[in-house]
Amino acid sequence: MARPVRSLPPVPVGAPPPTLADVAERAGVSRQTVSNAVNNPELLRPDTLERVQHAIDELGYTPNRAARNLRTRASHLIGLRLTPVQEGTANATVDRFLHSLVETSREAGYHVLLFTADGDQLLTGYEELVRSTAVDAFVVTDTFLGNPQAAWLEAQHVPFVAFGRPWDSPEATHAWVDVDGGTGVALATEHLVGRGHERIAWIGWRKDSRIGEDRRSGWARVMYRHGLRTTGLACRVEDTVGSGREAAAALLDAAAPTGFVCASDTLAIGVLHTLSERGLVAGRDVAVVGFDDSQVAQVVPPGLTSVRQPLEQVAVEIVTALEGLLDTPPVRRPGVMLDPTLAVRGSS
Amino acid sequence: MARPVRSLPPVPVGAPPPTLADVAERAGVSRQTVSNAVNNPELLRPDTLERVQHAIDELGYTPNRAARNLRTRASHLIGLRLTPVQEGTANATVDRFLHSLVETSREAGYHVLLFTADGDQLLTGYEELVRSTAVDAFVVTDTFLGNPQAAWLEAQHVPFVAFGRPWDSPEATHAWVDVDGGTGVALATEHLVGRGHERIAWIGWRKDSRIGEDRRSGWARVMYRHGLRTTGLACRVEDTVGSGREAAAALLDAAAPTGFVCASDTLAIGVLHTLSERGLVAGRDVAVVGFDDSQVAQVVPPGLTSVRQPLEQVAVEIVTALEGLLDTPPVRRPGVMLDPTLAVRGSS
DNA sequence: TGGTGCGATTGGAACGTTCAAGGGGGATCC
DNA sequence: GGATCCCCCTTGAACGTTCCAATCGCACCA
Repeated sequence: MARPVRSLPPVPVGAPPPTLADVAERAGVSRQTVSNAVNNPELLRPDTLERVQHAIDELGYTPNRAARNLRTRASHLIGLRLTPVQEGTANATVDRFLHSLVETSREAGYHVLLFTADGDQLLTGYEELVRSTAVDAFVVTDTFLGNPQAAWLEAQHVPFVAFGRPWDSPEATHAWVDVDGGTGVALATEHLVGRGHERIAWIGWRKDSRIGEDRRSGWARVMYRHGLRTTGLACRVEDTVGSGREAAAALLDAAAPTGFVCASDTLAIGVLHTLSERGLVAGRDVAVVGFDDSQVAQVVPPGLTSVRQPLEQVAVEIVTALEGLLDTPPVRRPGVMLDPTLAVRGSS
Repeated sequence: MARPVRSLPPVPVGAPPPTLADVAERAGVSRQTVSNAVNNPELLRPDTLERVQHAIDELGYTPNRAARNLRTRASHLIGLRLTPVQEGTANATVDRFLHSLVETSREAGYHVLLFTADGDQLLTGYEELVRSTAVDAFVVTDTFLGNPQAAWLEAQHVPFVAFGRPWDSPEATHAWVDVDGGTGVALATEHLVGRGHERIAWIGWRKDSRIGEDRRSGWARVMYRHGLRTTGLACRVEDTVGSGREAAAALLDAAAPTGFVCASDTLAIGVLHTLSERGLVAGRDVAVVGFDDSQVAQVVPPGLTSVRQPLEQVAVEIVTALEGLLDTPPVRRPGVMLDPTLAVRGSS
């Protein structure tokens, strides 16, 4: 049963808020007993506990975080670096992930602190926060760059969990959670094969993107399994709408694919552009599948089929790993891999 | 000149981080002098300052936030409640605003703390954070509901700045920043008039939405100014893609408008759906303008013209107001109203 | 009756910082 | 030469909590 909403606090305006000592005096016990009532109620005799609880409610007492943080050397905050916004793309994972993370963190007794840091200041930004005990740990999201931060944080013994596996350093031992993009794309490709498509093209990212290559492997695997041709049906470009548009045009001219599987919704939108330019209708003449299930995919006519990452579950796993990390002694968890799903819409 | 990236901290793993006292001893001064070196350098003699700075750099000292917060009764954190995600809409202001806010706050020495709270727990969520000195102030974003929170926070003397004017309580004296939606829509309508359109339809929100009615007034004003008919050209619906689609279909049948101005990108996308269903081409046969300049507007073919809120500037104004509020004595600012711009794309 | 053990509670100290007040020393003035 | 001032720096205390060791009260047992 949830505690009812606390009645109006009896604290007069401007007066200092009540402290442990105030509650202790009112309840006729010591400071420490009040502290125990809040943090380890099972240590108190039931009648004492009730007396203290009563005093707490009467005074409207709330523990002072700063004092608690100072004494316990913890902030109960999780740091998350906000990566720069990219306008003109369809990337929408941040928003959904952020909500899930904040929600899950709250249930674990943590809040999320946002910060920004770029270029030279990148690592300094992390360092400053952890050194000043502003945060207990970090969630690192942009591991696709070859995670220099992850390696550095690990070397500095800064607690963190990565969203994204350590692509370039299989020897890394830090905690991470990731989504199996290859499986997601395989799901998408199977979906198109199931609809009778045989010439299915892949539009992905540059070859040095590990994530891009991983997703591509899902397409290649399924094509191979069904004995379908892949040569001339794949290309790798920048992650922009324009690149997707051009790639689609080139592929249509060269190989006349009837379906496109893309490494991102941004690229898939590019394909839609080309289709509408040529008077082709997505979902009727040509099938298109994107990746990330962004808002764009959800609303663009006729609806873009897209691979959806289980971000809510990712957040749960990340927070679980964080809790383990911050336990004493720390509980190290291996990496966690989750499977995406396919959101089917009109474009296929 | 930016300080160079600090060299590897000399703190051995597991050792407690250096404190003011450590720095003081090394520099041969007192604790307070080190504190002054950090917070009020102008109080020190130049040579002393340099000596202390040197010791700080050598030890890799970073002030402990918890201790500072405890002593100064401030957290240097700004609380922001994350409003629930709405899937299937094109609302994208949160993301852009969040980035701007975090960035601007950082420059002012603040970090942003995210939290969630719903229903019964809504006010309790705010209260708990401020009572426990977890945050110094709040940014309140969802004032469109008739801001019960704003009134409550003001009554509680909790420092906050609202993004959104106090629609229902003109007597409110709290700080706020808002964007003039009516002017934005007027801009959009003028744009269509300038392109020769005469039958311009409005698709807005339900009449009880103050924001919706404000935006609508911009359309009505411009239509009236140019002596254009408005009867039969307006409708009010829910903010969903489906509603926009149906509204557009009904309006096309009844009044054959050649242009649509919408209260949101979500509704405008709905219009695009109807157009493509009827074989009409947006931007050629019918012009469409949305509101919010979301990612969707930016990438959907052929590009959706949209009213763009100056969120970066909003963040700056909000942080400025917050700084004033947290000054001693507090500096109260009146409300600030900003003008949006129009991002013109292929749909018009 | 006095020792033992155990659960419940207490009091002092500490976390690292800043505030408020005080002190040393040189320059200036009478 | 001493009073006065000001600049620069130091000292002790305080912020509100939790850790740690100690104490109290009580039941149990010899």
